[in-house]
Amino acid sequence: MPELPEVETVRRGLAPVMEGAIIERAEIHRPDLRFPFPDQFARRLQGKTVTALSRRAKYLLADLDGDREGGDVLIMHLGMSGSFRILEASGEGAPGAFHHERSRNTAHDHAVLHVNRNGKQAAIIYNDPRRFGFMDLIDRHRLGEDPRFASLGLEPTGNSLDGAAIARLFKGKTAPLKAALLDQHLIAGLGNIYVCEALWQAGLSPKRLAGTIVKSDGSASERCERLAEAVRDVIARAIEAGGSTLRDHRLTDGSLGYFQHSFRVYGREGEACPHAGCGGTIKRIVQSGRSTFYCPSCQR
DNA sequence: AAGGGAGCCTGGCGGC
DNA sequence: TGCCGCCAGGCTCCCT
Repeated sequence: MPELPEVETVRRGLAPVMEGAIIERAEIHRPDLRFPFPDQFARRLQGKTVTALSRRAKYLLADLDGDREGGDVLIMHLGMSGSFRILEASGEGAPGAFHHERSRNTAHDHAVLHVNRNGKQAAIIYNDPRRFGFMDLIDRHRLGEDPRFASLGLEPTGNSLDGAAIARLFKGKTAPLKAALLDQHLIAGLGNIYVCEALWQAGLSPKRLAGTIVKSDGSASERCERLAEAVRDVIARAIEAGGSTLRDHRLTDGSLGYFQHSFRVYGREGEACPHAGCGGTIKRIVQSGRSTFYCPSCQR
């Protein structure tokens, strides 16, 4: 599923059952996803308490308590098709008795965390057909030096992403705006959909070279301001909507996000540009191997 | 050294 | 109906 808004939605869904919960048992059904599960994965999780569940870019981070100061962090990435669902133990019956799941594809359930929070049991199940996702376990103190996180760019949430930041990041860049916005080392968390949407909202062509929206003295142009504003707005609205649901991906409680109904260009090749009075037609092109949807008439 | 393309996987869809 | 090619929300590696 997952760009930043979807991952944030997953985090919010998992937090109530995970934060403060003890992991009574963990199981994996295969040795690897995109990468091998770390050594002793299940054993290292067993008995640990999740002290906090946070997100950085498209990564979910579960802080675990530990014998030594700090403890480990469970890193989870959903790749292209990863999802979590929560099975809560039924009130009646023996402890650990779970509601029967309606028919559903469990063939790609690759990892399960059996948790207990204040006496309430739940199973947190990770499903990932394409297995582009992964999990890892590292010492919390080493998170900052970890290559996956050390070079990660700005979060597009909050106020840090403004015109000046865009100008600083894009100055001199000869990659197209589409590629620059997808680059996790510059801004972290955007993916194919939200980049298309933000560029449309900002009225900027995905093909325009990133450096060309920066003033020659390196300061922010009006285009930088517009882009920063559009990115923040699209991401904020998508989070509010519970992310986007494509295909049959579900949120942790089985419900659907609904931001996909707000797509203005993504997946809308051949349709009229929704900008009032534009009159253009949405076009699909391929940039660095990925689909780009945009309006050639109002995105310049 | 930055930027482009291939590759990693499975599943769903449209076309023939 | 069946098969085939194409496409998919990410990221890393390798090549230029």
